[in-house]
Order: sequence, then C-alpha cells, then structure tokens
Amino acid sequence: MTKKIPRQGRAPDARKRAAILGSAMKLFLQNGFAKTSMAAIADEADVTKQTVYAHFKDKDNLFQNIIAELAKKHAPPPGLFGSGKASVEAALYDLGLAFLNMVSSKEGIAATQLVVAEAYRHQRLAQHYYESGPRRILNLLADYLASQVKAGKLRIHSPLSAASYFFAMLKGNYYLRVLLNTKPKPTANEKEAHVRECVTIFMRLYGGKDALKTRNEL
Amino acid sequence: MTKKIPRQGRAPDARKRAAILGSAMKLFLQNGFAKTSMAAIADEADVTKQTVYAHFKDKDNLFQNIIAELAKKHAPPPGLFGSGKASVEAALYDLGLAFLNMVSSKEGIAATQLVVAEAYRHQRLAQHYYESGPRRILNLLADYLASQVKAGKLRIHSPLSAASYFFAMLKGNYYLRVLLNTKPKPTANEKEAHVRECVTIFMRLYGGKDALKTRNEL
DNA sequence: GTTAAATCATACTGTAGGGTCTAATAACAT
DNA sequence: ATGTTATTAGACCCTACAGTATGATTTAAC
Repeated sequence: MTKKIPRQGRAPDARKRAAILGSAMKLFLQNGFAKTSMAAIADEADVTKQTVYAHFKDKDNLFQNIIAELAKKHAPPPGLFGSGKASVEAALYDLGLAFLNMVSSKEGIAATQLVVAEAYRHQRLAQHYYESGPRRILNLLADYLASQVKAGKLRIHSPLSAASYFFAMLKGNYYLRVLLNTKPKPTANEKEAHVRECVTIFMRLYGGKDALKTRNEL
Repeated sequence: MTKKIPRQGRAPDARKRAAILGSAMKLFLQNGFAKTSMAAIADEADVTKQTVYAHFKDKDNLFQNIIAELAKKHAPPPGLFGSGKASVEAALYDLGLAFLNMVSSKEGIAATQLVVAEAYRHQRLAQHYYESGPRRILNLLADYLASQVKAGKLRIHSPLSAASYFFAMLKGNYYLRVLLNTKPKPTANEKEAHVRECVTIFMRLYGGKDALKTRNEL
C-alpha cells in the first residue's frame, strides 16, 4: 500500500542514483570515508552535488547505504552447500577456497578495512555488516557440520566452535597481513595448498574415528 | 660523536615532549587520525601548538612516532617463555591468555583499528607494526615449539605453521568482532575457557603419540 | 648578567570540504 | 499547455583545521 504515491512531474532518475552509489562505493573503498569528498563522488558519477543531496540526505547517510550494499554483496550465496552430495572434504575445500578468495580480493580487503576503520563511529553499521557477512557464513557452516554429524560423517561436540576454528585456521597468518597491506599477496597455488592443509587438519580433528590414525605430522 | 652538540640557551623540555606524545596517543587511539586535531593535542598536553610543532615537524610525523611507540609497547616481553621448565600445556596456556588479554584490551583494540585504518596510507608503518608485534610473537612461539619438538614433547612438521594455527584459533571468533566493536566483550572466565580449549586442541594435533587417543569430541 | 633557545599567547593565512542557494533547463504527469 | 519535480551549473557560506607569524616571556648555558 505504500508503493504508488501519486506523483506529478519528473521522476527521480534511478540510473543516476545507481551511478552515485557506484562512485561512492568506489571512492570510499579506495580512499576511506574522511578522504572522500562529496564533490569527488558527484564528479565521478557525472552528476551535480545537488543531485547527490537530492538522493541522500548527507554524507553519513550515503555511507550507510554503501555499507549496506557491501554487506549484501559480500553475503554468502544461497546455494552454498548445494547438493550436499559431495564429500565433506570437498565441500570444505570449496567453501574454504571461496572464502579465502573473497577476503583476499581487492574489494574484500578494502571493505573490511573500511568497516573496521569506521566501526567505532558507526557501531550499528559494523554490527549489521558482521551479521550479514561473517556471522551468516559461520552459521551456514555450523549447520552443514551438524548435518554431517547426524549423517555419521563427523564427530563434533559443538559445530559452531568447529566452524569458527575452521575459518580461523583459514585466515591464520593471512588475514592481519592482508588488512595491514603487508604484501605480497598469496598466489593461487599458495591459497589452494593452504586450504588443503586446513581441511586435512580439520578432518584429523573432527573426522570419523579412523581419520585420527592417519598422518601424524604436518 | 653526534651526541654533544654545543648548546646555548634553553634545552628542549623532555617532559613536554613526553606529554605531547602521551596526549597524541590518547587522542589518536580515541578518535582516529583524521578526527584528532593538532590544537586538541596541544590542549590536552597543556602546551602551545607552537611547542608541538617545535618537537614534531607535522601531524604525519607525530603520528609516525605514535605508531612506533605503540609497536614498542605492544611488542612481546623478553622473558616470554621464561624458565622453559613448565609443561608445554602450561606455557601455551599462559601465552594464550596473555595474548588474548592483550588484543582484547581497550588499548589493544584501538591500536589495531588505528593501524588498520591507516594501513593503506602508511604502509611502511603498518609493516613495521606488524613485524615488531604479531610477527615477533609468532616467531617466538615457533622457536619455542621447535625446541619442544627437539625435546620430544611435540611432533610438528612446521613449527611456524603450527604457531600460526594456535594464534588463529585463539583469535577465532573474537578478533573480528572485537575489531568491529561488536560487543559484548568476553568475560575473564570465557577467555580462560577458550584458551584451555585451544590448548587442548593444539595438543591433540601436535602432542605426543598418546595425546591423540584421548577425548575425541569437543 | 648576557645570550640564545624554548615556550607561551594569540592572531592570522590558506585551504578543503560539507552543505545551501539561486536561476535556469529538462522531463514527466495530467 | 500547465504545473510539478529532477537535474544542472556555479556561486556561496561556514566551519574546521593544518600550519605560520609575531612578540613577549621564561629558562638554561656560558
């Protein structure tokens, strides 16, 4: 019932709005909140400052929209554990690699830096970002693990803990270094090897009884 | 040979310099780089802006000094694995708890947020901070682990990897949430329990042969 | 006690940037 | 056609703030 407000005159241009959002995201990610000016955003979007202010109340409001957009963009896709037919190892490997690629992507890094940097000023935003991104994916994995426990494929007391350890190991060294721009960025090969190792360790910890007897060194 | 430049007149006041550094650190940690003004720093230090500029070339220079100071302050203490006589478990537990307390302290959080936020602008600083803090402690643990491997107390292929997994598990859930100000902060009890669990897992992974046979669930 | 440097107090400059205003034009609704 | 709204172009206001200038005052070296 709220959709068809009777209008007269020109309608707001959705493409311009999108352009503004796009430019703002690009610039915020590139230079951070403080060092991105509204004028620069307007320029980049080929739009007037006025138009920017017509669509967004102020800089803060625009920023909130960007973070919300990023949260959506970085949320885990719906069919994450699709068929559920693959082996646990394969599922973990795929998830792990996707996750690692995500967080070490240029945009993933910039987004995290941005949110962390502004977290103390926009606590609700940070919370929302966390819950729709990291927290969501953590829960998904926990659910999957629980299902595999039921299926007798894993032995886990607390799936949520186990899931968090899996992600923790994945991030391991990388994460902080990535956040701090301490390159060089890992190569695809390194990432794959690292994910394999994490899966191996995970299975040694939580795999069926026999899994524990296999290779004892890492 | 560079120390005794013949001077005349008043000497720079070391206490004022210290006061400036103190105020700057406090305010930078509290409000971030951009939102801390030189005037505010001078005020807080009970000093004139002129004096601030007498001691530090500009805001950036002052900031660099602060980060260096933080890096020193957060560097691991020398006698970390003191006697080396305690059990591996106990050593890991102590280290883990100290580490967790450190990174979840108000100042530890603020420092990390600050460095992360400015990382893309002050890459060398971030690098320096990483190497004198996290990297150093990682190496210390790796060395300790290697020594315990030699002593037959542990079975580890790559001590550096193992060390990084230990810290990764410690941070686990906590770290990102802490960086994002997603409270509530963990209580002392929770931290202790968490460290215990990490040590247990670690020993299951890397402890002597028998360690693997114990409790199979977590 | 003279001198040179450090500090103070305060005013000042210059610039960047958030946000507003106005007047004109363009697009759409009825 | 008429009215309403979006957008443009560009000037404009105001505040915050980094950094400087000036002149007085204190402190320590000699």
